[in-house]
Amino acid sequence: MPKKKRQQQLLQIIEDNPFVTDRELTRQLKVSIQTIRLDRMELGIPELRERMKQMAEHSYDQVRSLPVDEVIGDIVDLQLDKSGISIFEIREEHVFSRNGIARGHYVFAQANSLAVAVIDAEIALTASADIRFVRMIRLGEKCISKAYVRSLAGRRGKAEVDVFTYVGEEMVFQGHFVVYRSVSEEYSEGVSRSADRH
Amino acid sequence: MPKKKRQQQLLQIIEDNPFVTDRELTRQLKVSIQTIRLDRMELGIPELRERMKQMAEHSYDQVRSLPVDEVIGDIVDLQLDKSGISIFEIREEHVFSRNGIARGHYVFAQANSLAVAVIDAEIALTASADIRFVRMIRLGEKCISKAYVRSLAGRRGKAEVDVFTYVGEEMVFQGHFVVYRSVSEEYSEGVSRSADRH
DNA sequence: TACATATTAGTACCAGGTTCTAAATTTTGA
DNA sequence: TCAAAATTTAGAACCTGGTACTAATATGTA
Repeated sequence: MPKKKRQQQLLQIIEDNPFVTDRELTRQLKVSIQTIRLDRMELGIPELRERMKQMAEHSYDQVRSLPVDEVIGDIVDLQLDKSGISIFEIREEHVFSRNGIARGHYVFAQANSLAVAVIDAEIALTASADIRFVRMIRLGEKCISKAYVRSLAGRRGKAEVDVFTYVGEEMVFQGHFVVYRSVSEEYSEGVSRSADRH
Repeated sequence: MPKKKRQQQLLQIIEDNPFVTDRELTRQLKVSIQTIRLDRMELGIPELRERMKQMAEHSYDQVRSLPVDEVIGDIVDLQLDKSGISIFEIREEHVFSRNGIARGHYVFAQANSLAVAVIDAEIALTASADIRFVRMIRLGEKCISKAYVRSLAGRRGKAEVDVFTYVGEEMVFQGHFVVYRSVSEEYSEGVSRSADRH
């Protein structure tokens, strides 16, 4: 078997089982352990322990950053009860591996998070939404959402927010959200239960 | 410092930094490395490498189950172009840690996934949706979504699907979805681009 | 004081490597 | 066809972050 092909196989084996030792690789590829190690060197694949360490650190980072993740997208501009802008880049974890197209609920989540953030209230909850996926969004595209508060019914009650999401000049998503604003006391009662807290 | 207190501290240190070595622990706790190791023994804390391995395996399991996760919820019944039922249990990772209430986009995703799955077509894409969060959903609740196909415009074009999500007898979410059904050729053209692939 | 508990020290050993030198084998180019 | 180059294999020394075990030395405490 040529060197290139072996290295491709090695890459594949490690990809679908990163917990494999060099010793196990020698058995699968029928070459010496030194060859395995030279191959790993050339391919820039770290040793088993380093791979596990990186995975552990990665997952630890994710766990740590989860609370931050409660709002999808970075809010870069916010004028309470008026408008807001958030940026969200479509990464690997947001797309279908099959075709690299963004999962709808991430696009929805960015808009939803922004619609709620823009409302100046102790508690804001999405009550309903009317949304449209104008075109599909691909891996790596940077989504810029702009929210505009259209109406406010007093200090409590319904607020209406329109959100438009763009990739460059192109609009890719639009949504009309009805958001309840309330103070904590109302929280366990009728009205504010009809909602989705953010 | 008494032994018990030291062991409590050791537990704490490792909890908020699982990547600490025994050597680093000796510096922080001012005892010999043997004492650290005896303490770890008594507390049942594995060595650094074992801790990292466990974290890596845990996160890998999660990554592995991601493709399955492309459809949110388990589809338990499906009559193509007619109706479908899916079950989705709200777990830790689906709620806001702050208050244990399900994030809206998971609830949306279950309904969306089902609405698309119920359509008998090579490619089905959500074009738009009109949704309502009837009441908030809490950690541990089991969401049962029922989808009904309301109209079908020929073998291609729009289909309308209504989805109702229940927790027990209570309706918690409802949505009206417009889904495009198409074959691959149309995929890169006008109509089918206005959508969100599932 | 004697006994128990806790702590420290030290040695041998392990997995799963890296790093380095060197030999053997295979491939390739002229 | 034959030598140079590339590839593969072998082996020894060393590394980290430990475990396992024995033994000596505090430190209480009854």
